[in-house]
Amino acid sequence: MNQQALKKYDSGKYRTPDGYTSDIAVFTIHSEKREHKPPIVSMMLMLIQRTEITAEGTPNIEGGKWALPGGFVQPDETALEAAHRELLEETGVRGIHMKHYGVYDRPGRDPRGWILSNAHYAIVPEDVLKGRKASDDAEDVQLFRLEDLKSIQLAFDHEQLISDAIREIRSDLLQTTAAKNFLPEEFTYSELQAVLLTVTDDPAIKSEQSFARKIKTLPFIQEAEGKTTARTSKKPAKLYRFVEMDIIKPIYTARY
Amino acid sequence: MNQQALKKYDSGKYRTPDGYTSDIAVFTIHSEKREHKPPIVSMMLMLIQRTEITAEGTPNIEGGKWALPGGFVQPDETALEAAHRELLEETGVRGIHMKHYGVYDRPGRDPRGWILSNAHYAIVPEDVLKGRKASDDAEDVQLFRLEDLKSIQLAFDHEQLISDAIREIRSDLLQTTAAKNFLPEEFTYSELQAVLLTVTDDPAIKSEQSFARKIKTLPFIQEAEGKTTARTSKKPAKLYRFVEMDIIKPIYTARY
DNA sequence: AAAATAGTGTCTCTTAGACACTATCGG
DNA sequence: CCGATAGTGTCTAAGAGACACTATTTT
Repeated sequence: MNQQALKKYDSGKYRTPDGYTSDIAVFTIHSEKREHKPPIVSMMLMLIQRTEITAEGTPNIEGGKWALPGGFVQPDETALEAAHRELLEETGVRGIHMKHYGVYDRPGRDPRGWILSNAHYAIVPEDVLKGRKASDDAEDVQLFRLEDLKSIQLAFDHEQLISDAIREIRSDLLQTTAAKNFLPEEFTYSELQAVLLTVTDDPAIKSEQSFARKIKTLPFIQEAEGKTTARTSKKPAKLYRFVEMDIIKPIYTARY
Repeated sequence: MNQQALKKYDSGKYRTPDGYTSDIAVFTIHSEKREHKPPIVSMMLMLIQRTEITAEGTPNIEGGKWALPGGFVQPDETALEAAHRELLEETGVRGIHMKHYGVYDRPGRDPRGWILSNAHYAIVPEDVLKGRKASDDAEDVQLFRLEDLKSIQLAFDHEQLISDAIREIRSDLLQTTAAKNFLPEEFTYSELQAVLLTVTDDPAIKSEQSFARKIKTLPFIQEAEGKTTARTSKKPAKLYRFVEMDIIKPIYTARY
């Protein structure tokens, strides 16, 4: 009976979109080491510069402008799968944290027609971006400090996508255990603290001593018993791990 | 130059989706009054039952099963706008809280083809659903208590959409000021408490005295000076209002 | 010894949350 | 005056966050 219904379904009854795409905001944390000073830690976003000319030799849409990497979703995959595939194609990176954060479908957002975009953000440790390469459609691939994004020309509505991505990652870093994706499996309290300080200046997180104490009481962080590292200081430091759990901290019970 | 690029763009280069739809999980809170006892307050979800036969007299896809209201997005609107329009068409409700929470695009999720769905949830006060009516495609419209959803036949992948919606609204009620959409402009602490208790059993929220005290210290809630109501009890109770602001409460600084 | 990060001792102030109590009003 | 909801008084234990201090290692 569903079979009959199926035959009768007329897909021409409604206009259909001209394209279904996935875009990806790839974030990484860059740590700039300095002699005799603490490193400068900042969050960076990867962008690609669109070529002026396509592979076929014709002028490219929004050529020369910077954009989030992305591309068309294929009928046999989800937008999230497409995002993973495209990130792999664009940068050679696989198996990293990826999260959908928005749909962009405002009529007229893309001059090529009715084109829908699913926006994702990805978090990659800094070193995996070392081996990145420009692809066919990209003139150049580059990391930008978030503060520097204001001064560059962005394609389509990517200014909007990027500002939404930044808001989303900020909130996720502070309200979920997403920070683990910026860190090695086992990390010191100061490494976690450095990640969080890229998105907040909360005094409780800023104070070394408070944070060193607090980390031991958090139910979603576990001490790696007996293990230490000296990679962040001369004195060996304890290592911690994230424990998988989801956390809802009601705003109605917290302190202000 | 972008003009030339535009002409050259071949939209047939990629396969395009067969449909772009919006679905809406409409939640309301039902308060069942009882003689000499506190009311039973529970969260309800509105579903429609799909007709067995379409308007054209042919068997309907997934006929007889229950589903979220929704429909096709038109090229001149966003999915969010479509969700508002469809809710208005289905139920006569307008201007209410609506939030996108997910994209459903798994290949094969809809037997009619490559059909994408944007899922939204909406929050409506109970009384506006009074005037609801079944539309062309719907046999019946009904509110279900969340616990009762397990026992009914759901169309397409709506079981997934619904369980995601419940998780999303639960988290939003506790971590944002979304609860205001279930309440009148000005409300008593016990009314807010009743809403929150539909999604949590946190002792700090459950205890009347704790909650009555806590509400006065929350920066996003303001006392309506001098105003009281007797609608919830014999003794007149103070009224409160939500103040617009966005709140990020880091999990790293909270108490456990 | 100096420099740098890791981490603890201890104090003060605030808050959570429990328990007992009072307040207001309708029936 | 009973019952129901609203709201306060008061206590205790726990935590936040600040400051001063100690610990471990490299140069």
